[in-house]
Amino acid sequence: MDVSHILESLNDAQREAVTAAPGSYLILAGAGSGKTRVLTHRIAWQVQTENISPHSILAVTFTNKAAASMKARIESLLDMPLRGMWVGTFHGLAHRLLRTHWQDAKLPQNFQILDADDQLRVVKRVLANLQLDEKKWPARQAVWFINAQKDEGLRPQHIEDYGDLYTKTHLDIYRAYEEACERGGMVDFAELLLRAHELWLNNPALLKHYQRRFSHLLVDEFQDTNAIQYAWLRVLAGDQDNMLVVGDDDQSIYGWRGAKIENIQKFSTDFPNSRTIRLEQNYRSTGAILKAANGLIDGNADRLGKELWTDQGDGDLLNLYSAFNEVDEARYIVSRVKDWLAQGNSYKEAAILYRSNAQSRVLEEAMLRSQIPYRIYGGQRFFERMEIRHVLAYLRLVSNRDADAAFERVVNTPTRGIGDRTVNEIRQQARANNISMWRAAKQLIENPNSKGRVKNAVNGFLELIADIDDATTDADLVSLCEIVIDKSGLKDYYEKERGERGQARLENLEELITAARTFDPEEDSVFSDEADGVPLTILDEFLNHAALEAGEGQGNANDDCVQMMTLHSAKGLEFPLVFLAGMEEGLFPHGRSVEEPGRLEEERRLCYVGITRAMKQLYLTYAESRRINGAETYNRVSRFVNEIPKDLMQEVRAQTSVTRPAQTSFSTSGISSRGIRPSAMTGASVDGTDFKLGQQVVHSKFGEGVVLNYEGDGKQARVQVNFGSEGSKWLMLAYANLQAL
DNA sequence: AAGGCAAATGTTTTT
DNA sequence: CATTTGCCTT
Repeated sequence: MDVSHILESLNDAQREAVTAAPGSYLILAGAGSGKTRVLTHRIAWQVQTENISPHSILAVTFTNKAAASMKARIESLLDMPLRGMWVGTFHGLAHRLLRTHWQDAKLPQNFQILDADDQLRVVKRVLANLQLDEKKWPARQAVWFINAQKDEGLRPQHIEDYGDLYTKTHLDIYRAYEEACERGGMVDFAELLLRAHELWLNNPALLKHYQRRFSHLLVDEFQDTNAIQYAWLRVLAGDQDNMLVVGDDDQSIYGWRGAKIENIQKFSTDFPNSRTIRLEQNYRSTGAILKAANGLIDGNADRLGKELWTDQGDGDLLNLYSAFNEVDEARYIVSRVKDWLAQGNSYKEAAILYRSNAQSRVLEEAMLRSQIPYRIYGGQRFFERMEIRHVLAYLRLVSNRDADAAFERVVNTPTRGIGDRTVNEIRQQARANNISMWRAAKQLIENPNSKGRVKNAVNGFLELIADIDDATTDADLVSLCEIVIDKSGLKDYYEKERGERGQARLENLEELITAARTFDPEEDSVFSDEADGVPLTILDEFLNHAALEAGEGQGNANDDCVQMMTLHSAKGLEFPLVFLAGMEEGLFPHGRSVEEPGRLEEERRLCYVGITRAMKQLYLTYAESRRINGAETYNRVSRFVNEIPKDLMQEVRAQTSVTRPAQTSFSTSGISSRGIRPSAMTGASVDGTDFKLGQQVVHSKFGEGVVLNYEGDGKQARVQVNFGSEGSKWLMLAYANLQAL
């Protein structure tokens, strides 16, 4: 068989990694160095030339998207469908294991997955049961505690409270939460991983089986693994020395949610026979962009070490724009996007990246005003929308009457006269008798003592669910969804909610039917092989799918629009033209991250990720004054800007500005520092204000200073003031609230 | 049960 | 500022 196409177009390091003999490897893959290529080509190589059975390969990724694209790429390389190969996310694979070995995992066969929102609800209920004041013990904090413990592989019995009330209380919550999950057959995301890990440890024979089977382990984005994920992998690998991990310590940006950069740092010690291969040639960015990235990341300690290079030449310099405020920043970005388009490029090649979502609004307004098509990534996912969750809860109840979380969600949605009081009563009944709320509700209507009205309402609900179930006995998934949406009354309910909101919800309900129509259980199926147990109904598979795969944000990904997203969500993407907006101290690095060195380094890596998204042109922008949460703030330029070698960057000015009067003659192009006005101008007054050049002023934050220069007039007027120790700053008069001395 | 109002809160996000 | 939450009223 001709396998040359697998090695073609690989560079030396990539080829080395692809063809390396079986064993353990750490592939340190810099941004844009072809890491996914290496993974997919290696798998194809092993299958085609080394006669490795796809059956013996397990490849893990972090997101569903990455898993899907890896699958697709391998299939196209091998030119055949993947059979028997396990390619998926940590959670997806863990789920598969637990479904297959539910008995060994001590789970009910029909266990259900709790997503983040479900989990929060359960914890809230637990808090109420424990009679803890949610003011003192916020549910979110408790969720965070529980997940953090599970991510570390810790059960309540492993944790010592040392008499600390915080730990002690959260331990109580953790225990009660575990019981609640146990009772309801519910498994949260972290639990999937922890259970799968314990499944290994408690079932040596089973572990042995999988160890024998998976002689080739591959892990993507290794720097993002948390403690339990790495532990799971290590147990599976055993002493086989068969794990190839790909990652980049410089792109570890999820430490705040449990990812352990230490995993990649320790890998070589944990696998002493492993070899490290560095992929440093970059095929994405210009030399200038790479040098900037290298220069910046050099400021971090304890790096494994890596220096990106390209043979493509330096390209354009990076651009730095200092805006008066966030509006000016947005306006500037718009002007550059327009230029970009005028040069014959497309919108979708441009991306605006920012540290926090709140920044997107001003940018969005500017795009809107200029009629530039844009798409903002992030925000609510499809399966997380309220109306969708409601429908799913009905579906869940149809599938399993004892699903209490679903019961609570829709028992009175749309409202049908079952108020808090009644629900409380049902809940208490359920707990007292250790039965599900469904059964408690049944008991309640059978109880001659309960009030007629309540009885009627509750009975109505129970019958509704039973009716839906009857009506859908032989129905397929699509009609099942349609019937639920219709019969539940949700459709009418949202039809009555006029305005855009209700309209959007109705559209989402339609979208759900489409999702059901296109749902392919084969893709998700837990039982493609290793069948061991009764296959799930398509409805249950669909519900699991909804929990594990939250759904793409919006569907119009193919349209030609400017891409706007946070730096975090930009990881893994690339764009010819990139703007990093809001390069200010306090914003980026974020104010909450600057005290701890470790967190600051993560911010720096985030900046590194941002820079390395750019292929051709990179603009860094910052605003000297910015409205944050309603209050005007004056931030200095981000330290990260200063950590980029000066010779790679030019300071730029807007070329034209329609909104500013022509007499504010500032330099019209290219490199320019802020020109100081000719001395003959000294003493001239700033148009339409009381300030003069050379005048002494006081600023609430920076103290006393002298007006050096000005631009614009009226509302747009801004002045340069030298504050001595604070340095000189450009301030918008309209915002700065300067006092003349 | 819905609507109104004050208070709190405000990084990053996948599964 | 502006959104969300909870609490209160009707």
